Amino acid sequence: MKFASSYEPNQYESDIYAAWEASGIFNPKISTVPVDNDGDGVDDREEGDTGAQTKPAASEHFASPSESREAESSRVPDSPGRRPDSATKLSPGEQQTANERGLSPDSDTYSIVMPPPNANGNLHIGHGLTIALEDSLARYYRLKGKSSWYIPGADHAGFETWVVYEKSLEKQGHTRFEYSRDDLYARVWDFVAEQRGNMELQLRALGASCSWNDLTFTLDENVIDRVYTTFEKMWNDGLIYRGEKLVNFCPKHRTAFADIEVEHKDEKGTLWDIEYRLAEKSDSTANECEVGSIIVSTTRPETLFGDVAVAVNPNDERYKALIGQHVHLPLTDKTIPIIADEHADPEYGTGAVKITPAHDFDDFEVGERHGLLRIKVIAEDGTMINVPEKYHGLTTAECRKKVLKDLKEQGLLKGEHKITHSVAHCYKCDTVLEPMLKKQWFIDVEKLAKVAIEHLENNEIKFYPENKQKVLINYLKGLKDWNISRQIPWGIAIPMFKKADNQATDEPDWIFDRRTNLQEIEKAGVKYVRDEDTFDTWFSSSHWPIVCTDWTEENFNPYYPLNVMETGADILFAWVARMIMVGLYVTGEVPFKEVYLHGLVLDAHGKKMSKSKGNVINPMDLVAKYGSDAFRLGILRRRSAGMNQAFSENSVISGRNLCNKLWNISRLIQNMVDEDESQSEAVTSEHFASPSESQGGKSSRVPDSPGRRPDSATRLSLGEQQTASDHSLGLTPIVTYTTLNMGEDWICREINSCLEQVENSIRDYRFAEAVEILYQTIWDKYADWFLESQKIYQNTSLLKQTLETLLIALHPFAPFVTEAIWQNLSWTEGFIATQKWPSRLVYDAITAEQFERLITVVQEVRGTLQALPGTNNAKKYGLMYDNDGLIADNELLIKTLAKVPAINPLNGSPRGLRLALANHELYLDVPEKVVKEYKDALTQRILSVGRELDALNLRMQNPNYIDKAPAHLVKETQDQIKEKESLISRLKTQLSLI
RNA sequence: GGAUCCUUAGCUCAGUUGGCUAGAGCGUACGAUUCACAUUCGUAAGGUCACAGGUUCGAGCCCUGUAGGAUCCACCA
Repeated sequence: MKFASSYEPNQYESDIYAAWEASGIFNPKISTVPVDNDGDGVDDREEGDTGAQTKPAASEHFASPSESREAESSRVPDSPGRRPDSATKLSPGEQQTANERGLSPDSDTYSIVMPPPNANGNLHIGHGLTIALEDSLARYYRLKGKSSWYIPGADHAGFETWVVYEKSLEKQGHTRFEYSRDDLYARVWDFVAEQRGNMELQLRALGASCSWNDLTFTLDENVIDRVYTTFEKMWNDGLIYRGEKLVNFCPKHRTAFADIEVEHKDEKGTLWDIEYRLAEKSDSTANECEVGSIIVSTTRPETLFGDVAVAVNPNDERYKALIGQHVHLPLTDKTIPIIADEHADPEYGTGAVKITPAHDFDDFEVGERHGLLRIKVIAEDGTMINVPEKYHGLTTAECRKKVLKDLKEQGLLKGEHKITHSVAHCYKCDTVLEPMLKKQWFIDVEKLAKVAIEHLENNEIKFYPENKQKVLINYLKGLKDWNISRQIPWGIAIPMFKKADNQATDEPDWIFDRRTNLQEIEKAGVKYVRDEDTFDTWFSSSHWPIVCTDWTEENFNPYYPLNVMETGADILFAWVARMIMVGLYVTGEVPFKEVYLHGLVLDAHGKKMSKSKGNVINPMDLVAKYGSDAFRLGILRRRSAGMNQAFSENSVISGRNLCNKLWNISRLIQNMVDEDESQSEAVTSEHFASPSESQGGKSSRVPDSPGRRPDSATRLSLGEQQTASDHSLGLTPIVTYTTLNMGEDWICREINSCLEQVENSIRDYRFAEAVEILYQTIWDKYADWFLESQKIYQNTSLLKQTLETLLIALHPFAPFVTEAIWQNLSWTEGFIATQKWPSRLVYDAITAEQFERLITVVQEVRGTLQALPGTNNAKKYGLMYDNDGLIADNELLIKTLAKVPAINPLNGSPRGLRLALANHELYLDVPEKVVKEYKDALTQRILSVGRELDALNLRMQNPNYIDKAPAHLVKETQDQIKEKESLISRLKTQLSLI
């Protein structure tokens, strides 16, 4: 037997993934550029070109830097977007053409890009969620017949990787300062190449159906090219400027950050009061302010050497007279002015604040307003400069101690207050960031943000969750200029060159040039030296949809804009905002039509996962333990867009159980099919369903045999556009039913409803709901009722068709187990991954409804039996019915499902316990003694139904309800009242019998 | 200081423009056991939908306020 008694994911997953990958089914079926094979000037894709393959093979991505740089020139002549190795990767027979799959460009494409995981890292739980979400979409739309393109990526992760590399350098006793920038770049490249690969294997283990040949590495030549092109355009458009501004600077990593990368933390600190003595006696007319000094409040006494003024609020009566006077800067021989500025808050500290424009963001702005000097007193290594000899070279911490001590000795330290304030930290090493005056490249974001806001307000991008649209617009409205310079060697070099010193020419100081492989270039006889800095990785990442889809200026690209951008809600600003700005700037179009943001995956108690807490869950451990599908199902359940939500192993276990259930369902059906076939062969020589015919409509070919519905052959699927509701709108059912097989119509109805809900849920990105409805349909409906009923009367053709339908519907979420089953079933063909999304099934609505009633009867029998005193004997009781065709016709079914020993017509007057709920004349053959003991339960029930009835009557007594509520609801209420009334009367009759 | 979100069963969460008796999984209790599955089957208990008002024929859902929690942005000399 092919099916073992339980599903063991480890036995199947890697083989299945390898088979998928080898067959090329994850490649898109429509090319990104027009293909003109026969030279007639017409796009030939519809004529049967293979049309895939737009990128270099994955192995090319990690050519050494020198190789790839040399290769650059030879790459230019290639036609844009189309790589030279196209079509050679595939053997012709394997690839279905666009035409064969009935595709037309653009509307039949589906594109989604992977937020690139760190190339040399491991996947964490967030990646697990990302892949589960994205791959479900990619697979669903593939089944829906779209040319689905899930584009994988790998991130050079500039700063992250750099930190790891620098640590390893330190371990070997080296520092970055021993090497040139280009050396370091090459070294990190090798380091990454060595470490690389894990991440991609893990993506495969998670089942990501991405097109591996199209993997984009963030340092690929086409990425760098595109980034340079954008930068050049921005430079020419005047959007790039070099400015000396304060930036957040990590003294340990010696690099600047963008505002968004800074981590603010509330910390306890000290606010010191320091006396600055007036330089000259104040004018005698201002007697009231006849003070000899002004006391400033500061948390950073060591920066006082950089002070250029003391500011007070212009409305602060205490200091009004001092404005314009000068004070001695303590510990120096300088004097500085007292100025008036709104920045000084009279309520805070002493109301007087020292102004240090080179080391504080607010002070920088005050300095701008008043035209003050910027005196830099802290160097990039975090030591003091431009200070009196005794402080020179000290670290900021040492200097602070010494300054405080000296101030105290001079009697200038007037107070100390403990305060809480927020301090900027490096998000990687936690070092306190130093505001540092640096010359950097900035992007003037105003215009970019404005365009982005316009398109957002025009609702060109749909957000899930919705509110993020507003949040993003709000952010863009207050966006400050973007510092894109980083002092990290591992990244894309900034293509700007500075005129070498001592060259008095009219040439501009800075020029743009792509030749960043050179340290020095010459242009018009002038020497230029390359800027050592690299781009902020978010600047290159903001091109992601453009570079992944191979968008070009020249050709229409059916994959751009992307259908959806799926990523973490935490990088809405850092990434999504920037992709929109850059996308619009480069292509004129928004880069994606929809954005789905997922929240953080928290631990089982709703706490953030962190190494220090030790509550980190590794997705690969769960995959190894329970299987990839179990992990995916588990992480998708009970999760909605944008929310940080808890996750626990339990939900994965639940997913594993579903996989096993489905496996055993398939095992049972395969057994039934095998049995049926061996019987059939005895009766007829016809052999049904040759493999090539088996796709679609295979239910029609099963020969009749005793016990099977004679009409099974007519149960064909409807066309895709027809739904159950069309059916109820007057489509005549093809099938005439017999009550023996009512479960069949019922399950068809339930599956149709399931399909519809899954489709709607995926359309609205309600993944958890899609999984939930599948779970319930497969388990609670298909297995518990339909399959149980099929143990009595089998319709193998319907069993096959319904099983296939459910397998395909679950496939986007649980790709491996569904494929494993598909491969094991005797009658299926091809990969489930490339099947067609199932059509609706035809059923008879009346029969389906009758089966629903049978379920109610069975449930009531079971419930009543359990509630009876002495339950251990309960199974002995039989069931009696009076004058009831439904029960009579389904005796065997009810007997089996309800586990009662016998079902008989009631002879003579009613006796035993009457069942009330199902509105059938049904009696449990219970001795009078037991019935009496049950009396209390019955009384309770009458009371509770009575309460429900009262509530309904109250509603009907309200004339406003009848006037204003929709008619169908009023009628519904009336029907319910009737129903409750009759139920109560039945219950009362029952009670009176006792 | 600004913004956004959350508060529903013991736990974790659903609940789509307001409309049947507010649902699920896990957990709990009780029961089942010849065969597709103990990764099983059946039955049940468990909710003042944070609180207070308002709108409405009707509110978990809409509005106002309060309390508690989370996240982000800005600021904190």
